[in-house]
Amino acid sequence: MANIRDVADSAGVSVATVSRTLQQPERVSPKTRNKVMAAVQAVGYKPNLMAVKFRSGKTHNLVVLVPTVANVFFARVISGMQEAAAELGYSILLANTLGNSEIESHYAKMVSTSQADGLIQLRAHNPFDATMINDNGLLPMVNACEVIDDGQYPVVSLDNRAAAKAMTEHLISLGHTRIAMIKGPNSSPLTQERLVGYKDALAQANIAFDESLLFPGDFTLQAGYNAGETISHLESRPTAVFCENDETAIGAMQAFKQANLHVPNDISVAGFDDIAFSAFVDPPLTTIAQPAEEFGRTAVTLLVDLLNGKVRKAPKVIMPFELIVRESTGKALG
Amino acid sequence: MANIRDVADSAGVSVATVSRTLQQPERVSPKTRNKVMAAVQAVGYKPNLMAVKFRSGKTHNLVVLVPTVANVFFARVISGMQEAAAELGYSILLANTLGNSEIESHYAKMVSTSQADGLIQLRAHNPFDATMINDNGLLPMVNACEVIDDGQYPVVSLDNRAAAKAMTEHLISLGHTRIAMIKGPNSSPLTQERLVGYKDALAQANIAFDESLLFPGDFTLQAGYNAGETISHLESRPTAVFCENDETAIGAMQAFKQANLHVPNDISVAGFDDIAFSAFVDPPLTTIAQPAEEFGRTAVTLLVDLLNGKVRKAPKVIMPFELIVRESTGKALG
DNA sequence: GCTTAAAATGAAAACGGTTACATATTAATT
DNA sequence: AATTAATATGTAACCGTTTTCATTTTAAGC
Repeated sequence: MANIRDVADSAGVSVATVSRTLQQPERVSPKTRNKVMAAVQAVGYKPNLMAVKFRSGKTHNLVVLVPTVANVFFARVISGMQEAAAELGYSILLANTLGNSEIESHYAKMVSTSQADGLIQLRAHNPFDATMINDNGLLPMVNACEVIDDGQYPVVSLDNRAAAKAMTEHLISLGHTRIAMIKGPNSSPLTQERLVGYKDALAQANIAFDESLLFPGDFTLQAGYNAGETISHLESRPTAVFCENDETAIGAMQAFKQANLHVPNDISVAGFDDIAFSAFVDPPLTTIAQPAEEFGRTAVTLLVDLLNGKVRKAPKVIMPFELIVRESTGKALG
Repeated sequence: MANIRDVADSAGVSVATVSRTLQQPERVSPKTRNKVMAAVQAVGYKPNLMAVKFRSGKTHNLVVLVPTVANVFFARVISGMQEAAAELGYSILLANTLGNSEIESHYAKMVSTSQADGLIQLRAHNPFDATMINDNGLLPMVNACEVIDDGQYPVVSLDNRAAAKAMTEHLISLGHTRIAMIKGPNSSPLTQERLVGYKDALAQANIAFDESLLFPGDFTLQAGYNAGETISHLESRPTAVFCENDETAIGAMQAFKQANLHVPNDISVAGFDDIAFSAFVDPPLTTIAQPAEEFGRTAVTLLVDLLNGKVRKAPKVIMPFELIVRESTGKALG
């Protein structure tokens, strides 16, 4: 494999000149620039980027920790990240952690071991153990989507409370008063925030909060189905169900159908995230849309600013949401 | 940031001894081993892996090119890869290419620029341009799932032809003779192979192949919906539709429902991949299951063997499939 | 206890670039 | 044409490891 010295010899210049030609072409005369470029071609030179990154101390790699890439919402966030990263000259190293803390720390350590410059988390766990903390006691990290906001790190998040409130208000405006909620995992801050928003809307409409209308879930289709089955057989059935994500809602709808309940006539169903499937289920799902790609772009931009010292205090960016009304929610007929 | 020299000084040994203690502990006496370990703790040493990888020439990184991580099938493949990679001491660098050839080559170049040891493709494009080819004219690469089998590279794939034949036979056994097919993108080898399998089954049953029953698609929900709409309004409607993936099938089913066609009474629908959603749509989808995680594990194992020179000729691994019969396919009533 | 082989350690040269600094070349100014 | 400033290039140190080779220490054999 040809190295920079081979190029220098072939071009009849010093290695420094070759390096400069490649890194800062304007600092080299057009004549030698051409000579060097020709030599690069001639010897088939490809820089050893491992050496470059090692020497320069900048890897231009960003680690992204995502609980599961199979989540369609996350996939959109990742696309946005990749777009922004490419523009800024960074590569994304995507870690599909599956909630496995071994995988998480394996990838997170890439920062403390100089393999990546910074880290973005699309999850709520925190903080990392000491082995991955920088000298200054902090990690160059941005938290996105799921946020434990301890004020230490920049965050980009949705106003989950307001969004959940908006959805609940929508259901209330349709005449529903018994509104069930199928939750996400309790460990998720999202779940807590959305629950508060749900309660906000109830309180505002003077509807008493009923603990028995809360059902556990974990963001999967199966969990939605299970909760839906339970709800179907309730003696005093709610007339609407607000699910904390679309997968859960789709699972629940399936359970309702199998119990011969019509959505939305017998029961309204609302989701959260607006994944692609939601427009193609029967009936199409009412949900909350989040600007997923923009989440990703913003997180990357924030992290790069942080790395360049262009950020004073850990900023907090709140992304907008949108209520998408489709056909899974309708007037309360009970 | 403490480096290996700091550790050496603190332990009162040479840097060589520190390096050996960390890399091959058995080559160092227990006494000094303890001294060194203590020093590592004392100074808070974390090896600069960029330097390690640069010097050793082995990155232990594997690049994985995936068209879109949002595809649930790919997500499962990736999980399997990560599992196998972790066991073998490798990291996966996941590239969500979105079919964008700039992103593709950006990540593929990580191999020729010494940032990764090898490459796995979950797509069909090939070959890469000369700038990323090794000295020996080949790239340390494994093709998985979608395969252009030119015999140069190891492949791990499904017998798509046999699987498509099996599904078509299933439909024929239910009495269907007018079976439509909603295809994937023509550029995909998968599509060609599955089409052949479909024709195989028709020929075997002495059913004439009818070109007009082929509908274009691109593996998305929307494409399935569009094709489904077209099919709904056909004067001479087929009684069954075989879709080349589950997303397409789910999109098509939605179109059928909106046209007041009952699945499977009016029209049977079959998919391919067995994604999680398929069990939770109405009706649950008949499909072909692939051992996705095993795909990933196999691809990684194959690549690592290749890197270690443990592989003679480019091997070809065919994974098994399974026909999953659910409720979206039924007897032909036409 | 002496010789010899084996094991442990250290000194220093890589690995392939970047970059500070010194020097040579060219252009600008008078 | 001489002086000075600006630009272009070269020399060599350096980044943090690994690894070869030489040297020292320990263990083994008699």
